[in-house]
Amino acid sequence: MTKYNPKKIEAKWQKYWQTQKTFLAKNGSKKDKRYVLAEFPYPSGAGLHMGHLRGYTAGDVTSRYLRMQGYEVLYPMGWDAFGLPAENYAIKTGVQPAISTAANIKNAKRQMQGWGMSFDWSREVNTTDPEYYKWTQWLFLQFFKAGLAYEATGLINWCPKDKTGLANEEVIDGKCDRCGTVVEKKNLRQWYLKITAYADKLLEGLKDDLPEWPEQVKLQQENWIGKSTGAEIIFSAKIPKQGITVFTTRPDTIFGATFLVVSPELAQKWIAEGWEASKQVKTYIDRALTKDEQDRTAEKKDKTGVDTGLTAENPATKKQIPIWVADYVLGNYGTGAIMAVPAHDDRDAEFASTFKLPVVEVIKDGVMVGSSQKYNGKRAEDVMEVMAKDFGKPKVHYKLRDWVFSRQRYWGEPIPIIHCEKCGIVAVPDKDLPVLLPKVKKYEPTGTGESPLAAIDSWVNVKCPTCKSLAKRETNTMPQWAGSSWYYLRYVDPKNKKEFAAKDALKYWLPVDTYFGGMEHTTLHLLYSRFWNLFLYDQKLVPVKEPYKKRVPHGIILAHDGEKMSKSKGNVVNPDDIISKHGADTLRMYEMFLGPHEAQVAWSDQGVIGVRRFLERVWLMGETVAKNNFSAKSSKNAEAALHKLIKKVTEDIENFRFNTAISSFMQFMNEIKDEPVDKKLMQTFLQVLYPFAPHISEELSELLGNKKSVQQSAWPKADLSKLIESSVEVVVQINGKVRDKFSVPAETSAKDIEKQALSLEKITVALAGAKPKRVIVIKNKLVNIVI
RNA sequence: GCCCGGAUGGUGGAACUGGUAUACACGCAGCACUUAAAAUGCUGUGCCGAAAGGAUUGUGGGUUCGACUCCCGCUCCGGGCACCA
Repeated sequence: MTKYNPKKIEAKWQKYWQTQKTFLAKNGSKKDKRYVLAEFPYPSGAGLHMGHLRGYTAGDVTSRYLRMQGYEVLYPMGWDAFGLPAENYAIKTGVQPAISTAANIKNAKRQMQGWGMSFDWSREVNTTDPEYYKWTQWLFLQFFKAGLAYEATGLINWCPKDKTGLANEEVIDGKCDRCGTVVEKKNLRQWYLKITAYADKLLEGLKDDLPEWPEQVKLQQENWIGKSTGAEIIFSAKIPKQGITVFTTRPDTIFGATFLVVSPELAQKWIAEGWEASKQVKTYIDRALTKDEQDRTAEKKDKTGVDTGLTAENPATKKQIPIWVADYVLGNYGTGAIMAVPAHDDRDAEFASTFKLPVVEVIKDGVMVGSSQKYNGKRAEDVMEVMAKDFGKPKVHYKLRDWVFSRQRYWGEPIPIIHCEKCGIVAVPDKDLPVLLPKVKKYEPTGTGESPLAAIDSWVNVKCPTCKSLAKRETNTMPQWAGSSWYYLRYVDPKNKKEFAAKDALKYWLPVDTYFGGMEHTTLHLLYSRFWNLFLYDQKLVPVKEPYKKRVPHGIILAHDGEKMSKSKGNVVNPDDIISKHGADTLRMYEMFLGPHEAQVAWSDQGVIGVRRFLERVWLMGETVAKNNFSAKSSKNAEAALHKLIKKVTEDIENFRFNTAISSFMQFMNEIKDEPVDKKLMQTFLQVLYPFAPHISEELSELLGNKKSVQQSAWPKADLSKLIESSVEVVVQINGKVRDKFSVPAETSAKDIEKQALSLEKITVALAGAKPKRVIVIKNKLVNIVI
């Protein structure tokens, strides 16, 4: 007998898979396809962590299983390598991002191979490779040509530490998603992608096209898009002459609109247009506009505002009502102005009570009152639409904002645009793509709102592709989300030089069947890539509307103390350490065993041991069976245990319940401990174990005399006839409480079961001669006696 | 504040469409092996109780022959959104 030596056998099989090209996915295969995807990582200097492993193992189990089910399976991997850490590292050390990134990729790839991931490495992509970002730039230009990429100056989120603009989605709790610094507002020229043009399509997709997505994920995207249906209503006024347009979701309350409130931003615009506001008003506006997000949040409880002295006419009551400025009205949502209905809106109520403004009730118990004859007495929800039309026009607004798509940093895809004084904004012609990211000496962000690229004259100054006169390159780069917005498309045809992917390859592989990833990307990457795909679908560049048929999110892995793993807390568990101690099969299985895939779970060093012990026992059994020369046949019990296992594991993989699959393996081992097991049964067991612990399965399968990889074999089918038991245990309850149990042949009639149950000694004693009120018998299961 | 999700032994967690609560694992205790320890194997292990027995799935109610599971109220925890009109 030899010792279970994971280090040795894992290296052996990893090499075998590589040289045998076991996991190569064929384009144009005659088989049915399955496209399994796990979010590709940012290759950081610290290496990959336990969280990465969780998603990749889930994808790996699924992929290996599906291959055995006879599918052509694509399970690819790559690198989302543009981003700030590499650049910040360059600032600190002077090492070029391209160089540190390459080193990090090498390390991450080493880790993944050590985990025994069945990726098709021939399709590896890297977002920082010019051959890749050439197409990121090309796709950007498709947005530009369709009018969906535009340049504008406006107030954007600005991270003062990273010195770059941020998209709305990247601001979490008023802080920068990357570094946690409080975000400021800055007025800057930026590139935007018009994701708002796809707000409705993104919503419709959630409703109609993604039945296999978790409700939670869909809901989160839905809330982020934030559709509100209502009306825009004009209140006529002397100042401003054009009147004031407000957006409301409750046009039915217009008779209760006793004043208007406008945002400081809008009021400032009026001043710019010639309104002579009082000193008090100007001071308030100035103060409000310089407050950062945090101040505004902090002051949320106490409403502030100031009377403009202006009035407007309520189109329903025809009364002149005052106009106030207050920062609880947002400049960037709706029209920047609201009609305040203090009787039916909490915020307006609070404002009205603070400033002693009139309150008029117009709905009582859902019925219209105090409005005009036409509406009074009717139910509010019934007149909503009519009133929207009577006083304004129906209108829809979204919380979703256009995607700020430019970053003032170095390590990203250059935006392929040229600014020409004569021709304006010109796209770089396809033949000049990619616009290569030049090497620079200094990576420091300028902080002025320009990227470090702006300092390289030789790169910035170009000829206009249209008129050939002197022009300048766009110096902003794309955000880190650009490359990942379409990477799943590139995997299907990663080496194509003529197009981002060939049509037939797209048609064969798309959509992604199962997409594993973190919950934290729901309103970032996951939303962005749906947007790109919907757009490309409209452009007839991709064959499917939605890119990901099924989304399987996983929870994060916490440290043993229940805290998030972080360097500063010193509670990080490095997968490399676990591998060198226990091997990949143990680590993989333990990660799957930790708990439900979507749940947050805490790592436990001691828990790993349980899986290691299990694999030691598998090893011992495998070796024993392999070296057993006389041919003992497996017992009936062992056969039954095996087929129960096949059934359970198959169901669990299909439903991503990996944790219960692992426990059923352990249960199986306990059940067959003292049973004779033959080679055939052992081999079938190894096939079922293979997706989870592929190395040990391959090694033992070879010991049993098999020449081919387990991956080549077909997934075993559960023989249900082996599971039928000849006798069953029946539970006897009195008033729902278990009192006794007895055994009967399966399928014994209800009458007989009842008779037997009532004659049990414990039962007759408990009944003490009393007649049962009622007896409920469930065949093959239980008897409940009601007294 | 609003919207989701959750609460089961010392710990991580099982429990199919309502039908034996605590599978599997960790930990712990005892035993075997060992000069000893580790490793391994075996046995036991939710709680109270010596036992018979009793109460028990955050909490209070309800439906039911029967509730971890369904319904209503409350408490706590996690996640998302947050003055979005």
